[in-house]
Amino acid sequence: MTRKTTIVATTPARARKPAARRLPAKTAEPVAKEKSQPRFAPIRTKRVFEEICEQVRREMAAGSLRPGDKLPAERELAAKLGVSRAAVREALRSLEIAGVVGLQKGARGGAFILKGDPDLVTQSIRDMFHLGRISLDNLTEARTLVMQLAMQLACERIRPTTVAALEKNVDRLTTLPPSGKASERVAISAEFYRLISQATDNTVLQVIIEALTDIVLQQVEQSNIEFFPNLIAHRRRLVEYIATRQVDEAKREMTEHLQRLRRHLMRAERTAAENKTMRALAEETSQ
Amino acid sequence: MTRKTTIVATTPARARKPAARRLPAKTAEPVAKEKSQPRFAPIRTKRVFEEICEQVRREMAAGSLRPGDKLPAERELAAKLGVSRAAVREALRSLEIAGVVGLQKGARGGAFILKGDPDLVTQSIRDMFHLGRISLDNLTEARTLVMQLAMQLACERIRPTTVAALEKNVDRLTTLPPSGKASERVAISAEFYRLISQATDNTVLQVIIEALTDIVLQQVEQSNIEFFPNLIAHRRRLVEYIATRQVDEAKREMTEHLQRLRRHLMRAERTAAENKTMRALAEETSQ
DNA sequence: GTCAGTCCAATGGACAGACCATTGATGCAT
DNA sequence: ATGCATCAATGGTCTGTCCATTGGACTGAC
Repeated sequence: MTRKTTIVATTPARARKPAARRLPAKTAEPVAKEKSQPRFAPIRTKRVFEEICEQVRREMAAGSLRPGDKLPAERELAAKLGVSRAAVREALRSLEIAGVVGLQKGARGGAFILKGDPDLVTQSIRDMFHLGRISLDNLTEARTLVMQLAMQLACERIRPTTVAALEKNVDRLTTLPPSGKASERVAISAEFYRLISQATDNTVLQVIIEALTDIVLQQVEQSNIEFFPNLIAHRRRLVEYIATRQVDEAKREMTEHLQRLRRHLMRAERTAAENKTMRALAEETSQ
Repeated sequence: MTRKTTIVATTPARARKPAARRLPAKTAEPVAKEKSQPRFAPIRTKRVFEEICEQVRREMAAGSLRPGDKLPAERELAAKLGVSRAAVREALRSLEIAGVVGLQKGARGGAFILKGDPDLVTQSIRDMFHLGRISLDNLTEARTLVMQLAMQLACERIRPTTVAALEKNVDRLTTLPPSGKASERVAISAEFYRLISQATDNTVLQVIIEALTDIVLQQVEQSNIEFFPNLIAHRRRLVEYIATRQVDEAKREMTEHLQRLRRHLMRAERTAAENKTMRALAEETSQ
């Protein structure tokens, strides 16, 4: 096992200088109390696991840790770094949540470097949305705008196989019973936008589009929005415009649709808020 | 303290049914080549801390946990959920990394619900970039395109105070000695783009722009790129265009600049790769 | 009464040691 | 060879302990 990618490199003990502290005493560096200094440093005592994460990320950015590599075992890592296993576990947990490493049990198990997880962007934006930092209005607007970029690139870079996949996707929509579950329609739509994002041939845009689409479609699913009767016609036109590389028409078609959806969602949000207020009032009077 | 927001969890023993939920399995890479069986078990035994995270997120999405609320203390939570404190800690660590909760020490400390953390999007994309899932070419292209959107909105929505801030920012750039540290120039540039992103009045675009800008500027800083002699003139023109709401000129000015930067960075990446190859060859011959 | 200082309990941060379940390799018996 | 039992490595979890920090309660001097 080519163990050259250990966190601190060099096998025995961590004779390296950089992180040569933190071993005997936990007090770290109580630098405070310097009254005479005009410039107060933001002391910010770093937690142990954060430092471990940084080391991993450093080696990652430097290229010495690459996808597929395996980190030392938890116990070994803890010994090398001179920290407890719990601290190592919290660091690994953090990296795992970040999609940087994957943990596997059993013999020959361990922490393996992954390639990152696009879903994390989605999750982060979704959290901000649910916690009220991002408004539905901003979200749908951004999606409309970004999809304009996507149409631009897609028209330039679309390939026949992707066109075929798009057409097949629209066909699937037609075979769906109009009274079918919303979740199925939403899944097909998600696939549709995913195909378009892939056509842009730009992974960054793909990630962004997937995030915004996922969140918006989740709202669509929850808002009991009615099935757009002309959705299929819209999709067919869109695919046609892309296939024939009519950029302006494609942009316009997409924008009109997304703006219509945006208005629908905003209306649904308003009525939902009203219902909530109603319920709150009813609850109040009942007390 | 109105402790109504407890994590649910009927008192002891987590005899809860083993999950049931969990969408079509996520990471789930450990699945091996099941050739014969079309669909079988994506079961993936859930870990304790994951269930705790889900409970918190559920209450969050349902609105019963809102920013500012405080979760029970670690020990209390552990007792209520019938798990060890270590498991609770890992769950809180996970949520903290996700920017959902913040931990505070001391009396009256605890885990507080936050509003989400925009930096997480940056971190996720940065990880994917460093791990090779995103190319520098894609990154710079996406940034160029997204900034076009930003110029559009900024020209429509810019306010006098922001114009003033932008002008002040450019002034700061002029007062910087040309031989100054790259990190300072980069910091000022980051502020410049941050101001523009704020002018769009769309938090989603703000988050995206901040992420892409941070990552690209970090590359600029590391690539020892020379100071663009006409950078200041470019910035002044840009601010002027925005202030006078000349959308097309603003877009063009921004795009030209970013494309120039893009070519610079791509060149730097190539030479860096060559150097790396050279070093590798030298190392090889030395053995 | 007010203010300063002290003390204390609550809380997160970290550590140590242990046990269990899973997993893949190893070796033995067939 | 093949199949099965065993074993060691590893992550997952638990229990228990100690420390540093923090804010409030308490105390005492003025």
